[in-house]
Amino acid sequence: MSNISDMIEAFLIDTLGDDEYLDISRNDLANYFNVAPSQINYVLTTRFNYERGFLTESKRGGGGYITIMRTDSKNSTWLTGILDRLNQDVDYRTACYIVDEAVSRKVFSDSQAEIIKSAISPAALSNPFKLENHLRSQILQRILLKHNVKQREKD
Amino acid sequence: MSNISDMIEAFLIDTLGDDEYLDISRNDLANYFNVAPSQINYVLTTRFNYERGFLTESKRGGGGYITIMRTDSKNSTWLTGILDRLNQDVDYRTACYIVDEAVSRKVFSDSQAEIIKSAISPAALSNPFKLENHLRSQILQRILLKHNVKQREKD
DNA sequence: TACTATAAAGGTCAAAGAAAGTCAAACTAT
DNA sequence: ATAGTTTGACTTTCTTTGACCTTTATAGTA
Repeated sequence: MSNISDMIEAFLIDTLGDDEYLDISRNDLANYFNVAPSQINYVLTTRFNYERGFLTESKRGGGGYITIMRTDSKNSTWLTGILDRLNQDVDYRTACYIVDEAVSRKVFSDSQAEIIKSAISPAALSNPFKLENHLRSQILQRILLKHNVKQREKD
Repeated sequence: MSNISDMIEAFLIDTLGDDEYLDISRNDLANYFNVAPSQINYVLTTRFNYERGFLTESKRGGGGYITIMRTDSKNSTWLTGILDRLNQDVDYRTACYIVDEAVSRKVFSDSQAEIIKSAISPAALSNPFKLENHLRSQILQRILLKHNVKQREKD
C-alpha cells in the first residue's frame, strides 16, 4: 500500500469503524496527511462512492464538513443492478417501472412512490438543455442510496 | 455544529420553547455571543424566515427590540406563500427549511421528507449549466402541488 | 408647548474569511 | 502507453465583521 490515497482510505474506514457515518473536515484531513485538500475529494470519489457502498454529503463555508455514510446496497443484488442501470439516462416511463418495482419489493411505500414520481416527472425536470433523462437518473440514484442509508439507521 | 450562527439559532429556538413569540434585544444577544450585531440579522434572515415558519418584527430607537414569532397560520396559507416563493430559484439550504417546515406542519412524513431532500440535493441536481437552483424550485413546486392534489383525493 | 439635539436602538450592504468543489496539468507506476 | 495519483489555481457557498444609515425616545431649551 504505497500511495497516500490508499492510506487516507484506510484511515477513514478505520475511523468509521462500525458506525453508520462519519463527519470530517476536509482541510484537517488534508493537513494531517500533508496533501492538497482536493486530494480528499479524489479519495472520496474513487473510494467512497456507491459502487463501494458509500455515500457522501458536505457543507461549505464556516463550520463546513464532509459526511461519509455507509449504504447497504452491496447486500441487495436488485438495488445494485438498478443503481448500475441508472448510470445511463432513463426516461420517465422506465423510471416509473423502477419505482413501481421498488414498491412491490416493499422498498418504498405508495406515498413515497408518489413523491418520487413527482420529483422525476417531465414537468419537474423540464429544462432547455435536454438534461431531463440524465437528471432523472441522478435523482433516482440519490434517492435510492440515501433511502438505503436511512433504512439501515432504523435497525 | 461549530459555527456561531447555528448556536444562536439553537439558543433562540430553545428560549422560544413552546411560546408563540419572543422579544429580544439585538445588542444584548450579540454581546452575549460576542459577535457583531449584524450577525443577529444574518441569523434572522437565514433561519427565522417564512420558509421555516417564522416571522420577525422590530423597533429601533430607545427601548428597541426584535420579536420572533411562529407563523401559525393555516397550512393552506403557508403553502400558497411557499408555492409563490418557488417561482424564484432556491438553494438547497432554503429548500430543506421548507421541507422541514412542511414536516412540522404534517404536510409530509419524515420518510417522505427524506426522499424529497435526496431528490433536490446538490448531488442529485448537479449539471453543467448552473440550473441547479432552478430545477430545485421546479421539483419542489411539482411535489407540493401533486401531493396536495393526492391529499384532497383522499377526503 | 414646540423644537431641537443627542443617544440608543435596529437595518443594510459589501468586503473579508472560512470552508468545500472543480478541473486540468503534471507526475508516477504498471 | 495507459491508468491511476497528486497538485494547484480558480470557483462557489456560507459565515463573520465593520462601516455607515435610519428610526425612535428623551432631555434640554426657547
